[in-house]
Amino acid sequence: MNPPRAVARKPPGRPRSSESHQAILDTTLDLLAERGFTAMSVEEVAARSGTSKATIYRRWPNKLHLTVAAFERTPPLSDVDRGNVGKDLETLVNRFVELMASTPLGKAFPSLLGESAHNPELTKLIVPVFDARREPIRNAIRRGIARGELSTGTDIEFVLDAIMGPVVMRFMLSGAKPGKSYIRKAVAEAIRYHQA
Amino acid sequence: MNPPRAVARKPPGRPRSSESHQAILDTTLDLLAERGFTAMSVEEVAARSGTSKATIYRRWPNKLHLTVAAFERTPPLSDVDRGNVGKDLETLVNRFVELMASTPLGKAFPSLLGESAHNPELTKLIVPVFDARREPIRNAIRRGIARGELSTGTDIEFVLDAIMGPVVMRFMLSGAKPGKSYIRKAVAEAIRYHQA
Amino acid sequence: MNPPRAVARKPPGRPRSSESHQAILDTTLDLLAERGFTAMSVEEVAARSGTSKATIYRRWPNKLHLTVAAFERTPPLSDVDRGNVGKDLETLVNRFVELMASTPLGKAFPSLLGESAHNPELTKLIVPVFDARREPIRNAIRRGIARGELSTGTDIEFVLDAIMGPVVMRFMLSGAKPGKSYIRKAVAEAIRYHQA
Amino acid sequence: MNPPRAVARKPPGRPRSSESHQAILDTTLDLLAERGFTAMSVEEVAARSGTSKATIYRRWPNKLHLTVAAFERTPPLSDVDRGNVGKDLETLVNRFVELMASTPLGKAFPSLLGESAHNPELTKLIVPVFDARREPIRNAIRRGIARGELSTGTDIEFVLDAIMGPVVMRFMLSGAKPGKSYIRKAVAEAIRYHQA
DNA sequence: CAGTAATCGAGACGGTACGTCCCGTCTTTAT
DNA sequence: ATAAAGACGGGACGTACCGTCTCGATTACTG
Repeated sequence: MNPPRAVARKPPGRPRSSESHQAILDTTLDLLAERGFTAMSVEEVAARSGTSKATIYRRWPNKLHLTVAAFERTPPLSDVDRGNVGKDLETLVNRFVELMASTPLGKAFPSLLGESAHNPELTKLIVPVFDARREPIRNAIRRGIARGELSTGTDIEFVLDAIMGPVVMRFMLSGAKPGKSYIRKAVAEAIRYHQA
Repeated sequence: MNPPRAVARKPPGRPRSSESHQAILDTTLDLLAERGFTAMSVEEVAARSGTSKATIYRRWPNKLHLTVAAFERTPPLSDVDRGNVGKDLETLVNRFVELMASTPLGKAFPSLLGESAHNPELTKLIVPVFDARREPIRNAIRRGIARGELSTGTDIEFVLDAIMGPVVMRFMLSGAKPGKSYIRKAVAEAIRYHQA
Repeated sequence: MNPPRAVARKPPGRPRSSESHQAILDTTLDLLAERGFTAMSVEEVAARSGTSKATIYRRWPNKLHLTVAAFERTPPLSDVDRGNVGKDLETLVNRFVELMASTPLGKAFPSLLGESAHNPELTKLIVPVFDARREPIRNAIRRGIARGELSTGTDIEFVLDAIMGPVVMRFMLSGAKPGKSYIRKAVAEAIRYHQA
Repeated sequence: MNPPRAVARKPPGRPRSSESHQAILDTTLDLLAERGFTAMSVEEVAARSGTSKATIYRRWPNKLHLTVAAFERTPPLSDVDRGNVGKDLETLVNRFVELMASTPLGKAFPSLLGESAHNPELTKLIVPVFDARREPIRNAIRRGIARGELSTGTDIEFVLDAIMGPVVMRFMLSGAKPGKSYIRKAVAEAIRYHQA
């Protein structure tokens, strides 16, 4: 009749402050966008968030992990389903681009990607985070197949790359968000061949 | 009575050593690939190239410019023309990917791209360098149009993005070079719609 | 109708653990001797004594007071009276030196003295503690005067300094205990002039 | 006809700045006296001396060595020879005490002595420095023997201890300089037994 | 014998200094 | 004038403690 023994009991000691936690991550994301990974300093994160270096380093082993954790908090895309693959994808990609341009994500992502080229550990951390952000687009493609708009044999990952590759590349190289017509074209091109 | 003014007069004093120049850039590229922009230090470049910091800073104003200068030395693609757009593009992209994987370019490029997100000055420096490396691909598309393999209205830049976007993105996210079949698919997809 | 006011009423709540108290002070003295005041950490005292920082700071306001409290627990000299000033003093000083060499006192004392040079508060705390440890020597001198071995006008404090000064100084500078012959000489010299 | 090859040629590179060197040591000694070893910070030394932490740590491996180096710069006693051991010693000890009280030496010395109790390496560094400061007193004793004021068999080191022990001990325990009459007594007592 | 209250251990908190490393500049002698 | 060598001021890194605080759990006494 005892309640099922919880898998993880509350650990002893003073619990970590979630206010500090939030403040640190928010500040990190802001500074990351403002200055980039290299120019951002953990010292400034501590000062600006009203916490301390000790509190930061208790949670994350170094600047890189802190940055990834902050990056994870960037808002995700929500699913869009208006019954038409093309329209849905276009809307999603526009929103994604908007997100990149208007939140720290746009500047933080290239910074992290650059670091990850020499740091397999970081790659492992960052890829799932980025991948999760593309999930709603993947879903839209899946629904397109389910509805019969796209052929059954459609390679979902490839279509995803065909849409996101050009868009992200252009964003990263120019620093500016690709226009709506560019996005429309990218989506159209990517799905045209697979349309039933 | 003076000799006719030369277009470029030889400056007085000891001339700059071109051996040092080469050694510095080679070492920079190696270290950039080994460690990435952030972890690479100018001090180590000087030590490993057998030169000195003063010699480096006399030539380039800072670490960033040094890095870009080194990056510029990565070998370019040479044109490929076997009379078939698809084959040519496939060959070129395979060579490009091979270059990324086997030279420092593959690791240096994401590093620089990451820095450039917060540094417009770097963006201006790096974009033409990267763009030049895609020129042979652009040429192949142009020849395809000239030969009538692709329609006259083909948007060259867009086709370029459609091919390179997925390939580069995949390379940067995974760190591994995309397979030949992936490249074949990417090229096929990018040009299919424009084929006459 | 209240019960007669007790001199010290027992306070409510859980009483302080005297085991912890002892363990903390013992550990402090050990660590003080092992590492010195600066290198010793309250955190380690807590860990090694099986208590916690809160328990320590509830009893002593800071590291300095804790240290002094621990220092106070060093064993005192006991009086020696065999009827001969010279013999008594020699015995006492030998025991004192033995105490310095074999207990944490020898290493803790210089540490505290060093801190006290810049901390008048600590000086006030530490001087009586050290002074108390010299009391049996003072007593032996007093008895010498009472017995007529030393002249009536003997300046007790000065004789004390004349014996202890060289011995302690030598101990502190060398880190090793002065030999028995050195001590014999110091005692002889200090009292010779005052002998009746 | 070449000049004899110097044992140590001038090393390559920019020579270390002696201005910085001086400024660092002066500032260290000031801060050491003001705050003591523990409370003094290398960061503040750098700031106040107008130099940088790097410049300090290039010269000394850590705070302790820096402190000892600063300590070495305390002014030495100069010899005093007016033809009378007693008078000479009295003058010297008075000057020594004056030096302790009016320069950082008085507060720096206990601090270092305290640290050295747990640090044999520091002991080795500090003992010769302190010993050198007692050399003029040793000289005065030697001259007293030479002049026949003190007996030939006088143990110089012991007389030195008998004078300095009480004086230094009293200074360190009280923090105040011993009075002139105390010094006169200490000197008289120390040499009386050895007077010819 | 339940309620109250101060203790306990654990460990997080903001803060400060440590010693290290690198940046971009400067100063020296040698070519 | 350039080269190698290496010191310079500046500033961030990640670590270690200080003295304070906040938890849940314990241990007495009080009503």
